[in-house]
This record gives sequence, structure tokens and C-alpha cells, in this order.
Amino acid sequence: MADTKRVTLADVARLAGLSPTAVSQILNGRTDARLSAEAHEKALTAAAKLGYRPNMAARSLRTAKTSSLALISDLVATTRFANGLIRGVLEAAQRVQHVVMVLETGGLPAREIQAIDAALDREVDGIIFASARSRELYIPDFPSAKPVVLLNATSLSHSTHILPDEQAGGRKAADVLLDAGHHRGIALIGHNEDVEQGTFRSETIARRIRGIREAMAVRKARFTVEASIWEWEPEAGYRTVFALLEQRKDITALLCLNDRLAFGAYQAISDHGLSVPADISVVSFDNDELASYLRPGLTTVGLPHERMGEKAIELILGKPDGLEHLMEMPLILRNSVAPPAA
Amino acid sequence: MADTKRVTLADVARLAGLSPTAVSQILNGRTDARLSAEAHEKALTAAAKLGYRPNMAARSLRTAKTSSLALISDLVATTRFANGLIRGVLEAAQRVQHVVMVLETGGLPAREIQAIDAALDREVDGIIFASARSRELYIPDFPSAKPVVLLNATSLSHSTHILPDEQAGGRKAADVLLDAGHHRGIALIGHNEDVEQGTFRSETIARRIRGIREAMAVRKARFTVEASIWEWEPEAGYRTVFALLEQRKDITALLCLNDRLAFGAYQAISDHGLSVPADISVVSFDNDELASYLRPGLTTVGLPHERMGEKAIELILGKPDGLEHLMEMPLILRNSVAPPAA
DNA sequence: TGACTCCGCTAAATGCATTTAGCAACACCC
DNA sequence: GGGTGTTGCTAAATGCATTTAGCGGAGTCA
Repeated sequence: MADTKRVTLADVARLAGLSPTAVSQILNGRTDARLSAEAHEKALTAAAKLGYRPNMAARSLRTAKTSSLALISDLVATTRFANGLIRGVLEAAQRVQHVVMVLETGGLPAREIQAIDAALDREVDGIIFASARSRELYIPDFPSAKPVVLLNATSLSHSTHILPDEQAGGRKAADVLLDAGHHRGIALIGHNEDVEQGTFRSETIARRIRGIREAMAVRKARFTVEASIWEWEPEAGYRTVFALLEQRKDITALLCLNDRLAFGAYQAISDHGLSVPADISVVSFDNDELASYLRPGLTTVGLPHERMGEKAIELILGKPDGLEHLMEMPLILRNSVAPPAA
Repeated sequence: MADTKRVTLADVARLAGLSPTAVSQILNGRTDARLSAEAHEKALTAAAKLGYRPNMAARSLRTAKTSSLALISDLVATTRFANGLIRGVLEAAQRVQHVVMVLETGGLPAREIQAIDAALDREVDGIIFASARSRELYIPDFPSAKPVVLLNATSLSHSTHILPDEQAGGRKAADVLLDAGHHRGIALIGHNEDVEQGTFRSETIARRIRGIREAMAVRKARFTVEASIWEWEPEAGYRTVFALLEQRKDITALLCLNDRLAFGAYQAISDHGLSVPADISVVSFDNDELASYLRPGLTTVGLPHERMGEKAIELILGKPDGLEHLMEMPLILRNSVAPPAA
């Protein structure tokens, strides 16, 4: 608590009986100026004794590096959707001794510009632009050649980006059902015309559906029903599935496009006096926290958010490579799938 | 994108035909050196023309201020529990042009020290220590007199802190049930002996329960059952309530100590062929996202996380006052409460 | 012995904004 | 005219680590 004035490099040098130059070189592991083992010894012990910590402001004034990164996101930082994303970023950053400034824009261009300026003013070493929903981001031009990585997003102006491997994920989800023996009675819940036409939502969801259809095609299976839903929320899932079960008695499995739809589906199934998975199997996507709360546990293809966040740090520090990086979506097996009743 | 070299104060001064001193004074709105309106005009237009942005590293080298804050948390940044907390902080910070470095420690002392060092190295203007669960934090001593605020936490070493007003919140929850006419058939789900003895968990939960008991006492009401549960998760809520409904037929309302317990309770109620709120009313705490997904919507006393986060910024910038700040917990009325069956 | 190369280390410049001390010019007063 | 203020502005110092240029002395070579 005592407000000791900062220990500076000069202090260390004095104690070590060396010049600041020498101490700086040693502390930074520079080998260019061949300093004696003795000098190293002296510098290091002096620094340790005084508890010296370099003033980063002074350092970055010369080096224009700060060991700080900016994470600029629409809503990512503060929505349950993408806690994993930020956790991955934070974890990986702290492992390499970097600090991350989190800036939220709510997707508003004005705030985006503000955020970029704030980051640039502080000379961050790189900027990660993230989105809660995988989508194409428009990033305002800014006058700097800082490394940029798109996390769970794409952009026309910057190409290095990280996305979940939705297509493979889609295949996994369909395969779980197919492998369990469902063939005819599967309903697809949440697919959306507009998405498949590329009109709305993200390219990634289109890939998810593409993967699903691929897997179905391979097994020569067809959906009994495809229920288009625009809003992927529990309420919509409930209504859709409730109505569906009313009309069709041949449904044996539900492939929901996200966990919230599945959540609603569970309630609808229960309200019909049916049970998961004995009467109806359910598989979905995301691995929301929800999925583990449900009874029985929901089998779902998870979004690899944490891994994606870590990858972002790797890329930003290793100099962005301009490529697309797809992260594998893990299949989380719980208890919502069983063979069809027969 | 072009990597123009930075515009410096000297550049602006040159264009304006003034000294850097003058321009600095003007741009910072200092009035001490009475500069002419003309000089102001010249400095301002020159700065605007060049798009001048001060180099914060240089500035903070002199002023030891950075317009940056650190948010050091155990898990807060990345758990759904406290998204509101960080959102509030971020929102309020950006309104006053400050940037927040988010540092996670997972509650590990070693990482806590690391985080504090990282923050101190970067000369943050203040540190907010936050916890996902209101609890007492041990904060390692650090050699600096920076403003510190505890967010959703308390600490022996620093006194300015922000907590939800749990006692009032507890009263609200009980009152909802009491007002609806429940008097005899209320079960308290999740109370915990250890908590009330101050042995475990946080002081705040003790206050929550104290508030509840107060409200009950005022109306001369008593709980029919008090089910102690250690782990406040859906699964435990399910088991406890399921067993409870098995034994007792006189339960008309459940006062759950958090939404996740209530979530489990809903399922147990449903599995008993009963319904909310016709047969059993349910009230709980937190206003988890969950609460709105349930059918019918869950009436709950919300944690004012967002407001708390904003308050943290106010306090840290307005110089911490050493006091306890209690934020009101809002009652979120949905549809899980009705008068007892009769 | 003179010319040259290594070694081990240091002086001084640098990056940039802020701040302290103070200067030149003019007005005012007795 | 000498003394005292005020106005409007600037020179120079400052904060601190990094980096460039370079200095003495020892060793090497011919």
C-alpha cells in the first residue's frame, strides 16, 4: 500500500554499478552487446532486489509495442453466447503475458470507430474483432498496419478469420441420429429458407445446414418435415414443435438448429405426454449451458468458442496469415438420443 | 491502411505557428496560461486538420494517468452469472472515454498477483476487483495507492464495495408470495444451515435469507418446509422438490434461492403432473436468462449486475469513498405466481 | 612497432506530451 | 522615470526505457 516511488532502470543500474544501457540489454536478453556473465549477475540481482518493473509507457514510447491487445466486439463480451470466446482469448493472452482491452460496440459504427481510436491511442499490438453471431463484419478503415484477426466473423477488408467448422459439425449432428437408426422420422427444426438462399443470417449457418444435408444425402435419408423458424428462441421452438407433434405421429427425432429451440422442443414434447429419448430423440447445436440443465441431458454439437478465442491470440501474435481457420465442433453426447421406438 | 507516421504535437504546433506548449495547453483546456482566442482557433484547426491524437504513452509517462482501468475478476468476465457486471462496467467506462483491461484469475492467488502486476505495469488509473459470486476476496498487498473498488465482493484490505441489496431483495421475494395469499404452504428451497451460521458462502446470501425471514415475520408467516441444499444447481432443485412433493400435499408455493433451483423445481412439478402457478407458485432470485425461457415465465428478484458495474466506474473515477454501496434488486414479475388453489 | 580487430561497456540521443520557470511587451501609477 | 502588474507566449526540463554510436584497453598480425 505504501506509495513508494517507482523503481526505475537508473536505480537498478546504480545499485548494480552498471550503466542503464547495460542493464537494459541484460534484462531484455539482448546479446548484441557482449556483456560479461558477471555483469549479468549483477544486473539481475539488483533488479530482483529492488523489485524492478519496467515502465511500459516509457518502453512503448520507444518501441511502439505494449503487450496489450484490443478485443473489439459487437456484444460478444457480455452475452452468454460467447463467454467461451472471451475466456479463450483471455486465457491465451495471459499465458503469453499480454493484456486485453475489451471494447464493446453494440454493432454501432460510431462506437466501432471510437473503439478503434481508443485502441490505437493506446498502441495495442493488434486488434481482434469479434462477433457474438458468426457474421460478416464491416470494419471501418483505420490508418495503421496493426495485425487484425476476425473472431467468429468475416470481413471484406481483413481476411484472417476464425470460424467454427460448421459443415463438419452439421454432419456430426445428422450422423448421431442416423447412426441411432432414425431414418425416416427426422424433423429439421429451425432451418430457414432465407438462410439457405444466402439472404440473411450468416454464411456459417448456411454451412451448418449444408453439412446436415450432406450427411443425410450420404445415407439416402430425407427429412420428414422441415420447419422453418426465423427466431431461434425457446418460445418459437415450443410452438413449432407442439404444432408439429399435433399433426404428425411419425416423428421419431428432432434435429434442432440450436439449443434454445431444443429447449422449447423439450417442453412441447413433455406437454404432449411424450418423453425424450424414448419417444423422440433430440439433437441440436451450440452446447449452451442450457443443454446440461435439461433432463435428460441434451446431445448437441458444441461451438468451440474457447478454442477459437485461443486461436485468435495465436494468430494475432504470430502475424495474421490471411487464411480462414475452421475449428472443430465437438459432439457432446448426453442422453437425448435413442433408437426409434420401432 | 496506409502507415502514415504519427502526427505529433510538434507537427500541430508548427502548422499553427505556435509552441508545443501553447498547443498542449489549449488542447487540454488549461486556462492557467491565458492564451488568446486567436491562438485557440489556430491550435484547434491545426489539430483537426492533421487529425492529431495524442500519444498516450508519452502523456502517461508524465502524468501517470492512462484513461485505462483494470477489471480483475475470478471468473466474472466469462460466466453467464455476471455478464451484466462486465457489461455495466464496459458501458460506463466507454461513456467516460476509458478503456477496460479485463483480467481473469480463476481465483488463483498466483494469477491474481500476476494480474495486479500487469495492471500496475500499464499504469491503470484504478482497479476493480470483481467476483462472480458475492464473496469476500483476499487481495494481495500491492505497492501503490491506486483507487480500488470491490465489485460484487468485499475485502478486508479495501473497503469501497458494491453489493446487491440482498436484504431488501429477500423481503420482496417473500412479499410477492405473501401478497398473493400464500401463508401456510410456502417451502423455502435452498436455504442452508451453514450459510445462516456464517460458516460458508457469502455474507450476501445470509442477508438474502435474513430479508426473507424478516418479511415472513412481519406477516406472522412460517415456512412449511425448509429444504437445505448445498449445491444450487437444477439437478439438486429437481431432486429436492420432487421428493418434497412426494411427501407433502400441502405445498402451495416455492421460494427458491436461485433461478437454477427453480428451473429444477419446474421440472419436478411438471413430473408430478402439477402446474405452475395453478397448483404451485414459484418465486426465486437472480433473473438468470433461464428465467425468461421457462414456461410460464419465472417471477424472480433480479441481481442488478449492470447497475453495479456502472456504479463501479463512478466510484473508481470519483475516488473511492470507503463505503458499502447497495444496489436495489428489481422484482421481475412474470407468471409463476397465483393465489393458492383455495 | 604500427595497424587492426575484439571486448566490454557507456554517453547521449530518442520518442512525445506536459509542466515549470520565465521572458518580452505594454499599461498603469505616483 | 522607476516600480509594479498583466498579458500572451515560449524555452527547457521532465518522465523512463531503448538504441545508436563510440570509447578505451587488450590481443593479434605482419
